[in-house]
Formats: sequence, C-alpha cells, structure tokens
Amino acid sequence: MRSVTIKDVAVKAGVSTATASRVLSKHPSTSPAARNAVEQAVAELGFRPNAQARSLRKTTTQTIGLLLPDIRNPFFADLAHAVEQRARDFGYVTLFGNANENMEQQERYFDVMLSQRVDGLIAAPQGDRAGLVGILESGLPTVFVDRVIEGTGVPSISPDNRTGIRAAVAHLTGLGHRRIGYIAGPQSTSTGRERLQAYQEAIAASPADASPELVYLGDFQAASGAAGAHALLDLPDAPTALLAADSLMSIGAIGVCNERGISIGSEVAFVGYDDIEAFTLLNPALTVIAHDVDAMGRGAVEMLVDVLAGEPAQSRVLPSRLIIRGSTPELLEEVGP
Amino acid sequence: MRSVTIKDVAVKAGVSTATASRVLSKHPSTSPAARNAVEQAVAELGFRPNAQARSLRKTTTQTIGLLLPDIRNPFFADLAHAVEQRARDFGYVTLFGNANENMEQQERYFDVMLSQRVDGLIAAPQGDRAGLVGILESGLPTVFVDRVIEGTGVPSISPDNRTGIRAAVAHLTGLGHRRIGYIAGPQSTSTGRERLQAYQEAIAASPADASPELVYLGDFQAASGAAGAHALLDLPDAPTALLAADSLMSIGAIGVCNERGISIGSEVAFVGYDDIEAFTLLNPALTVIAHDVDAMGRGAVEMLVDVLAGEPAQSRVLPSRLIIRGSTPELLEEVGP
DNA sequence: CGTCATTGTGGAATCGATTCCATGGAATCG
DNA sequence: CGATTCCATGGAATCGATTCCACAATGACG
Repeated sequence: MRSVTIKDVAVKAGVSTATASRVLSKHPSTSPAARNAVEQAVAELGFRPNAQARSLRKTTTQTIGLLLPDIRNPFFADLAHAVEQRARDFGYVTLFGNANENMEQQERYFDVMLSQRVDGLIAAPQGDRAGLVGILESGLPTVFVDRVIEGTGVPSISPDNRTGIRAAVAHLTGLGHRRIGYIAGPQSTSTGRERLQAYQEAIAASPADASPELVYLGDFQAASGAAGAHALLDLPDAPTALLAADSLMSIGAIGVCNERGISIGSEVAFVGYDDIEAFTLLNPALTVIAHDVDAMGRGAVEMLVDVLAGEPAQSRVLPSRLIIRGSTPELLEEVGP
Repeated sequence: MRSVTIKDVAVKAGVSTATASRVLSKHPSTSPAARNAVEQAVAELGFRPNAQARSLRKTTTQTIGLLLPDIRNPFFADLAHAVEQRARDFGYVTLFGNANENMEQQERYFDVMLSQRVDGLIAAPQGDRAGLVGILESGLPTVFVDRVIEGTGVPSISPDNRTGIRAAVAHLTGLGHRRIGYIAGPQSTSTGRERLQAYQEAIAASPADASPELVYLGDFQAASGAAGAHALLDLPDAPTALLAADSLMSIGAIGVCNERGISIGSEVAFVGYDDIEAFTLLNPALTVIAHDVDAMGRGAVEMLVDVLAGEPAQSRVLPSRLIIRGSTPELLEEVGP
C-alpha cells in the first residue's frame, strides 16, 4: 500500500511539485487553472499529505503533548477532554501520555514528546526539578496544569489548594467536629503538599485536635484511600469526620465506610475532593471541594498558545469552592443514657 | 533552540553519520571504538533522534492511534488506560483522539491518524460503512474495540451485548417485574443496536410488558439518561424497574430518581451498565451488567499487533455477566388494603 | 515604447535520519 | 603465499513535503 505523494498529484495535474505544494498550502501566487487541476488530482488520488515529511521541513508539527498522571481519575479525564477540545480550536492535535502516577513512565513520555517534536507540552508533573531537567533544558514550551514544580520558571494554571481545604475544615469544626481524619495525597506532588499543609494550618488555627495520627499519607489512587480509611477508623479514638485529597481516594474511603457498615452522614461526616457526577448520586450526596476543571483545561491551552506566540504567560490560580451536601450534616446533640 | 542532529554527533565522535546511525540502531557491524565515541557524544550533546525524520525514511512510526467516543465515560477511560499500557509493552506510543460521540470529529481524527502515519489504529467507531471509507480504502491496519461496524472485514474485540441484557431481563422478571423501562443507546452504534434488540427479544420471550413506550432512545451521555428517566417515570403506568445501556446514562437516570425522591431498590429496581467503582458505593449498591475492560483493551492491542505482523486476526467476543447487588431486591408481596 | 514591478511557475536545495553501495584492510582458507 | 570472505566504514541516495531562487510572461507607468 504505497501511499500517494505530492509528486503523484503534481504529475496527474500536469504541474510541478512546487506548484502543487503552493496550491495545497493556499499560497496566494497560484493561478485558478493550477488550483483546479491540483484539487481535482488530490480528490481523485485521495492524496493525504505526509505529516512527517511536512514537519521535517517546517519546524512545527501542529501537535501538543498532554501528560497526565492517571486518565482513570475522573478529574483528569475531564481535564483531558477540556484540553483536547480547546487545542482543537487552535488547530492542534493532542498527543496524549498517561504517566500512571509513576516517575519512570513520566520520564519516558517526556522523551517521546521530545522525539515526536510536539510544538508544546501541557503536563501535570510529579517529583522535583531533577526529574524534569530533560524537558527544561530542551527549551520545549511547557505549561503546568493542576500540579506545579517550583523554581522551574514554567508558567502554570493550578487550583487554589488552600482555600478549599480551609473552608472544609472550618465547615467541619463549625459543625462541632474535633477529630478530623485527613487522607493526604503524595508529597511528591504540589497538590499533595499544599493540601496537607493547608489542612495542618487550618487545624492548628482551630479548636480541633492536631495530632499527627489523624493524617494518612496516600498516593491519589483508590486503594490508598481504602487503606487510609481503615487506618483512621481503627484508631482508638476514631475521627468523627474524614477528608480526602482527591476523588479516587474518596471513592476508596467511602467504599470502606460502606463495607464496615459505618453510615456516612450520621456516623461519620465526609468531605470528598473534586466534584464528579457520581458523588452527587450518593445517599447522602457528598460534600466536596470543587474546581472548574473545564476552565483549567481551556486555560492551559490558551496559556500554551500564548507561550508559543512568544508572549510572556502569567501563572494563574483558579478558585476552589466548598459544595455542601448531605454527607456533612448538623451534628445532633448527643443524648445521654 | 536548534536541536542536536545526528550530524553533530558524528562530527563530535569523529565518525560519519552512517556509522553514528549504525551505533544508535544497534547494527552489529560497529567497532567498540566507534560505539564508545558515539555514545559519549550522544550523552554530552543530549542528542534525541528526530522521530519525524526517522519515520520518513523507515516506513514505520512506532505509533498507534486510539480513537474513542468519549474519554469522560469511565468505561472508555479504563479502556484507554488498558490499551496504552499494553501498547507500551510492545514499544508503541499511543496517539489518542476523542471523537466526542460525534461523527464529524471522528472523521477529522481518522484524517489526523492517516496524516500522522500511525502504524495501526484501534477504534470504537460509530455510524456505518459510509463514514469509514477513508480509513478502509487507505489500508491502514485497524481493529475495532467495543463497537463494531458490520461488513467491513475489520477484526474486532467486543462485548457479548446480548447475554448481559438477557440475564438482566430474566433477573428482573424473575423478581416479578412486568414493566421494565429501558434507556437505550444510539442506534448508530453496534452496542446501542445489539443491546436494544436483546432487550426486545428478551422481553418478548418473557411474561413482561413489551409496549414500545417502555423504551427511551438516548445517546450514551448523562443528560439523555436523565431525560430518559423523566420520560419513563412520567408514564401513566410507570415502570417498576429501569435498565440503562451505559454507565453515563445510568448516572443521569439515578440522579433523576434521587431528585424525584424515588428510592432505588424499594420503589424502583435499577440495573446499570459497566461496573464502575462509584456504582458500588451507592446505597443500595447498583446491580450492573459488567465486562472485563482490561481484557478488552489488552486484547485489542494484541490483535492489532497480530494484524501488523501479517497474521490473520480472529474477531473475539468477550463475555458479559450480571453482578447482582442491592438495587434489584426481592419484590415484597403487595399487602392488600 | 522601454523600464520596472508583479505574478505564476519549475528546478533544486533542504529538513534529519536510514541504508545501499563501494572500498580498504584484516582474517581465513587451501 | 595468493585468493577469498568478512567487517567496519564513509559517501551519497533516499523518504515526502516545503521553500529559496531564478526566470518568463504580463501589466503598469512615465
């Protein structure tokens, strides 16, 4: 299946490859006659330009890379969708890589993106500068989304991790909770670190119990949410409220509560992370810390387009908000025996 | 940021580009001296081969395309993950496209995949042969996954849509349900068609009511699940059980039941589609028709690899099974007044 | 009516890697 | 020891599109 080249088109249209190329790229200096002949030849032969050859000659590929930690996380699935649709508006195709919350696969994909000569990269990175020297030195225009790595000078669009957590802690202490268990994200990510720090600060500034046993370090995947819920609920003085730092860990933790017959809402209050649709279906529905994923994805693409145009990009932080639902009800007065 | 080419490497190592290329591609005929010199030059210069140039000369790109209808559907997110990991095992990078349940975007991505000269394509297509002539005529090695288009000769790996639905209908009629509402998928997809047909056949062969008003035609997206639930529950003689043909429509429909204060399990039985984790968290947990997504994704890649090796591929159908949970309880005897 | 821009065109160079072909030197064999 | 194979190597062709450059034809203008 040797494919049709521009030479075949040129021969069929009775012009040179130069003219054929000019017609195809809508160069102004082409005669109507040549245009017709070439267009007809293209249609008849089913010619499809070879993107490899084109981008070898031009320096651009009309392709952007998108590197995400876990596509099965609904938050990132939504983000991928938003990025992809917006990139499309600008005529870019998205080359997608799934790092699987794994440093090694992340590096491998950085390599692939560089080899494929993507025009720019949108990444939700993990680790520190060390793992990114390859990308940083390459000069590949890059934007961080959701997660950030400090000291790299890479512009980013990320959620305000602190206010959401603060609002959640205030909400829970306002309801009377004093032991609030926290299932944290990995400290190799900025979101994991900032959220944990915000939790610790908010707890310290509140009447709630600040003992470290109330923090479980997870890895943003469902299994660790389950493990965290077990660990926290097994404490001699179990927390009366749980807070999880992402949606997958929330799912894992809620599963464990159900398994153990601990009723969310009445027996333990629960605040989840990310407003995924399934959380509204729970009974009671889940109180969550939510972000505008769509705005984040679109914003990342727009920022990258600015960088590609040589304009200086300003990092942005998007607000989070607390959506209060049934999983964090008013605490009932305890009735004495 | 002019990037480092193999010529720079060759000059630095004091050899020709031909020798440098041989070292890099591990050609046997290279001297240890040349190998060392080239490897050192590569490391010092941070050389990264240009994938465009390479695949222009070779005929292969080490890239496969993956075209899915909607990455926000957890079923397809899981599928994407499975495909991507398995492709990685074979040394392929996955170029991912999201058709957004939309024929136009699907065609656009077929175009992109052809231009990018992916070595092969895995697609969950929609529409009929007409929309695929481009791909079919191009001779691009293709495998269908989940969805199928008949009469194309393209090998496929798909779920057994019929037995799952049959089992669900049998389960519901066995519980005593006689009016079973069905929220169907779009008839432009094989899964939508086969599941609806299986529902109709199963209903016809059962004591249940076969009136067409019990079928609502959705489009595999959450909003249509919601609309379907409203329509069915608004019927003068509302169904006592609901069955939805995919996970997003299930989510939409469950949301509507909650909104209307109709308790799933006690007031209406519900069977969802696809075993996504969040469904196990519902109270009661959802009875679902489930597939082995991981096997489907891995199988698709393996099948494509076979096709690429020139071996004839055998289409496969993977079993579905009914997982019975709390949303379809024993019907209580109605107590007379 | 000559000069000068403008426009459409084709030939050939180019992008960066791979690979065919020819060559010189070393190793092997009768 | 001469003939032959084998190996490592460099020069040059190649993949398919774009684009620089040169040139001819046309039109505009003083």
